[in-house]
Amino acid sequence: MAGQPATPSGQDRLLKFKSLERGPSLPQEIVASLTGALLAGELRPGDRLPSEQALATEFGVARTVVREAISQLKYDGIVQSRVGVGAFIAQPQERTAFRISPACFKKRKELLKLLRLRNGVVIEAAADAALARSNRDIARMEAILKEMREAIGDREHGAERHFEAERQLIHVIAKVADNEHALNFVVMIDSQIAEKLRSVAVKNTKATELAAAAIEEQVRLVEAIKRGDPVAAREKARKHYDNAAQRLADRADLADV
Amino acid sequence: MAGQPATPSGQDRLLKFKSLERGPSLPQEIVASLTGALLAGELRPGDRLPSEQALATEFGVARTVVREAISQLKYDGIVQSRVGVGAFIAQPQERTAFRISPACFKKRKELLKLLRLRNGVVIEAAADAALARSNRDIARMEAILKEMREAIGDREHGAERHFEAERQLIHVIAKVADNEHALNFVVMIDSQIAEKLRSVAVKNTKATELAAAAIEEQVRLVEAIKRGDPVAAREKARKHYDNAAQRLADRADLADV
DNA sequence: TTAATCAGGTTGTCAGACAGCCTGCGGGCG
DNA sequence: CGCCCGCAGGCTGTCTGACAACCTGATTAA
Repeated sequence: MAGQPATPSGQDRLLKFKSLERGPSLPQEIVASLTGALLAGELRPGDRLPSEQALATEFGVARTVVREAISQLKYDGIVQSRVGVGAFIAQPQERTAFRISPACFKKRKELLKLLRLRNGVVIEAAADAALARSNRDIARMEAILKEMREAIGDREHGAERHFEAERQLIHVIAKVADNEHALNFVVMIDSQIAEKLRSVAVKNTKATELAAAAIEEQVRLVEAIKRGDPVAAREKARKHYDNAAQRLADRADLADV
Repeated sequence: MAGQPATPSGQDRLLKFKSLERGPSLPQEIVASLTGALLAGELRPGDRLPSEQALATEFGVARTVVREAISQLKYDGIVQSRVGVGAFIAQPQERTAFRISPACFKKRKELLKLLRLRNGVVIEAAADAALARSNRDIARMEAILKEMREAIGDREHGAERHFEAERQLIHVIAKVADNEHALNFVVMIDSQIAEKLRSVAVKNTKATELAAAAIEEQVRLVEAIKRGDPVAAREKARKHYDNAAQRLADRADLADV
């Protein structure tokens, strides 16, 4: 039976967690199914998972596939397993990783929350950057601002360029703040947002008057960093990034839940 | 050969990445070895990993073990694989998860950066909490403050109780701010720190005068939240958590790198 | 020279096996 | 009757071998 079609015979029977439709890899789908059950409250901390064998049968896959899925969940501290006993859903405070569920990009409210999380980090990073900036850093930031201004005139790719420049500025700020953890975090969240919402964000900046206002906000922010004024940097950063988040969330065509 | 001792015959030969000593699970060790190579710059974005077979031979394990390790790295977006081609180190902006390396708890500077990252989130959460708090929330926070005060008198477990109460307050603030992402994030970081540094932190609060000052800072924070004053909440939160981070990092017996 | 073909390597999945560990049950002993 | 020991069964962790689908690069044919 090796190499049989991965959508096996018994697939139309009722599955406990969720059916697999083929597309992404099988372990991935099982992870999604299990985390879904967790989110839905069908699986709660302390619960024991079915045995790997049972899950394999239920999902209609080989045990190795189930093991890969569970190994990913273990890596995040979502489940813990004990030899000879079984695998258990861990307590929330046992988690060792932070990751963004795709659901964040479905609802306007969720997206806003995600952006507010990111903003908290960026705002403090801006203050740190104001204390640690070098002339070279300032030059780099001003080059980014210049790129933004030039982008306004570019009718074709202007919005795209503006969008990228805004991201660049955030990354530079996090880098200047000299905090790799913050940098990693911001880059991670920002990339995910960019990937899922690039088109919306670009449409967003098409409104030139919005872009001009956004640039002005960022100019003030860079000025504060240049002055070495952490209090002002925080204030300007909060002003800009809160506005930007609001603008993006307002525009994003998401469910209003 | 099934079930043979997992430290196989050829294990004393030179390994490219790092030798396995047995202890944690084999996939875990391989993940550590690979991420170590990544950190050390021996593996860079775009590089191709050796084939699963080759890695299995090199590490002296079965291919399934290597697959589990790689599947974890794929889950984090650190590695991407293409059927028939191989597995590649992804670009940093492709990461989909944020996790804390154990190295953070080795160096004072790293720990401080981690705390500053957390603080950014907590500070903004405090402001949000000031806008969203209910009477019930306030009552909960004040109960926590009361617990802190009482803990001061407890010579035996006082420090421990104080430590837990401080964590509680952070979690409540994040919860009241009504931002699950921020809550998840803060809980994750905080639990990791608590796990690794509990003893140091407890010793830290043993100095009663420090604890009293810390409580006073947190009283002011809760008052600001109670007043519904986000600006003050931010300010008080920053004051307390920056101080707390500094105190902890100063005390923690870490390398001064 | 260019296009078709093929061989080898690689990932993804499947199947079966065994060691070591743990739990719970039942029987024997005090 | 109660307690302890031992055993059977189930579970995870690891190993082995196999095959399908796929891609790359070289060889061959037109």
